Amino acid sequence: MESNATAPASMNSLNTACSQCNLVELCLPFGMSDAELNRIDELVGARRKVRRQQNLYRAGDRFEAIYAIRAGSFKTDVLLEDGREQVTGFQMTGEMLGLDGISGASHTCNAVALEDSEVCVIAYAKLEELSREVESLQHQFHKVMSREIVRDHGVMMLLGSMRAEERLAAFLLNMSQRFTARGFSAAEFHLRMTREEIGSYLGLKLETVSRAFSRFQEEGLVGVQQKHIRILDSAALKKLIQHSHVAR
Amino acid sequence: MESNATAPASMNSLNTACSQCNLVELCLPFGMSDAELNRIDELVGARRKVRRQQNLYRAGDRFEAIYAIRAGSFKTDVLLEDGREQVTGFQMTGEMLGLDGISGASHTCNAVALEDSEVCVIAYAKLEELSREVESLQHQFHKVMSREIVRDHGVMMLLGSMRAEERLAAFLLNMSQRFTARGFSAAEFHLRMTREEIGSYLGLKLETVSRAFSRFQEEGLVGVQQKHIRILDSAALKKLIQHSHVAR
DNA sequence: AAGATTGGTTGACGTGGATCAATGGGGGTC
DNA sequence: GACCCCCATTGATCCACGTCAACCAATCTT
Repeated sequence: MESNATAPASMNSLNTACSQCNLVELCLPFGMSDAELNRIDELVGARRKVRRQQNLYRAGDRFEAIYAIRAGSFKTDVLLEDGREQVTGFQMTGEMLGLDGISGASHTCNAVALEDSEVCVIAYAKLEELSREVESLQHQFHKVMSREIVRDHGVMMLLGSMRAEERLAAFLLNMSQRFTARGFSAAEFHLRMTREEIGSYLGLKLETVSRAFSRFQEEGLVGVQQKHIRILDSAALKKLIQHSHVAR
Repeated sequence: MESNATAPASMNSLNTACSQCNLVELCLPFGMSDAELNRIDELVGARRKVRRQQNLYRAGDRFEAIYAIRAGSFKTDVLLEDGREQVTGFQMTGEMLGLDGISGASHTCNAVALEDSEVCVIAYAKLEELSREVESLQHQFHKVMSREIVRDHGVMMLLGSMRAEERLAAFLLNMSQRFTARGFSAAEFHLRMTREEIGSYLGLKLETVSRAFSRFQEEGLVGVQQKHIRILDSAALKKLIQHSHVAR
């Protein structure tokens, strides 16, 4: 499975260079000089493969590193004592995982791979050290954290004041936009998560998610075939979110 | 209104020294040497008073500074085009505002004072500069951002998988805990926000919030008199959150 | 390829919280 | 101190979504 057997260690460390990675502009968007990029190559100590359904980390695990997704996708969730799960986010290539851990000594949520995946391991101590020296890295890192806060506010808006179909529409448009940013089709994509996980994320039961999908299909807004989605009328989906008749 | 008229400028800048502020351990918790604290005094350029109902900043305002609350309290909210409001948080003394702005050029939410309040203005450029030099400040700042992310996940849990009474119980316990951290009574406090604002935060209508309060009162869990709250049985409130019969 | 397991769809019905509406109480203003 | 406006409470009714349940499709297992 791995090509490591044939590759010497030095080869491997060359592979982990951010400056050589085709995800740089997702991971560390714009504004880094070549000199800065070279410094940053020290950041990623190793890569780590995580198989589908396995945890990258769990709530309670000692916090030591954050992770950049190199391939694949993940969900993060928090669990209540009585077993209730809340999915707090879905992450795809180029996105960061583990920021929750910085606040304390350990992680506060679980990160689970939705498919066989690979992450870049960024030792947190190293990141703080380097970002004291490389201004653009510091700035970039702050932006990443802040963007996560803004994203969370959007989810609160979803959960707190939107109806089931609006939530699903917002979710689909968000996924579409993120696939686009990665060079995939905006109109056609494959969801890696189950209806139940979507439901948990959107604060709905899986049956409600399924029914909303069916209604969208009936109305010609999307084509749905299991996890394969085609956006047929994104304008209508956008409208759905904005002009809600309900004044909640 | 202001005592500025009688105080020379130097007096004023002395007042803004973090090292002299009795909120240091809330704002910049533990682990700073005196030398570090002295460097940090440069951080707060000015103070700003904000009257009840007035905005500290609005969504779309150019982002330049973050704010530490010196006195009073705030809410932050995001608005949808159709007028729907989602309160994303309530902030009290020692807590930070404006972190959402770092991700872009402008703020993404509104911050409104719930009572006459005062904030310390922290120029963001200055903060980045100083935190490159003062390691403990850098670390502290990262923790503050991460803590906000963790808090947001808690709110998602609330909104996504708890029932009305559980949400209110969680809200009350959270308020109680934060009042305690500020040296106030854990059992008796005054809410600065309306039922409608609580409802928006919790994803409920104001009537539902009011009814939940009444039910708690009937059952002897809390004493409610308008905005004045007495926690009578915090153990029961905690139980309510954990052992929910509903397996959502 | 048969069987088992997991995930998705659909229907019938129940309910928690929204909506609509009326009344009451505090706190601010003049 | 009288008025007003905002806020809170409470009741009656409605409905969006949850619950329970049956069935089907896809994928995995051997």
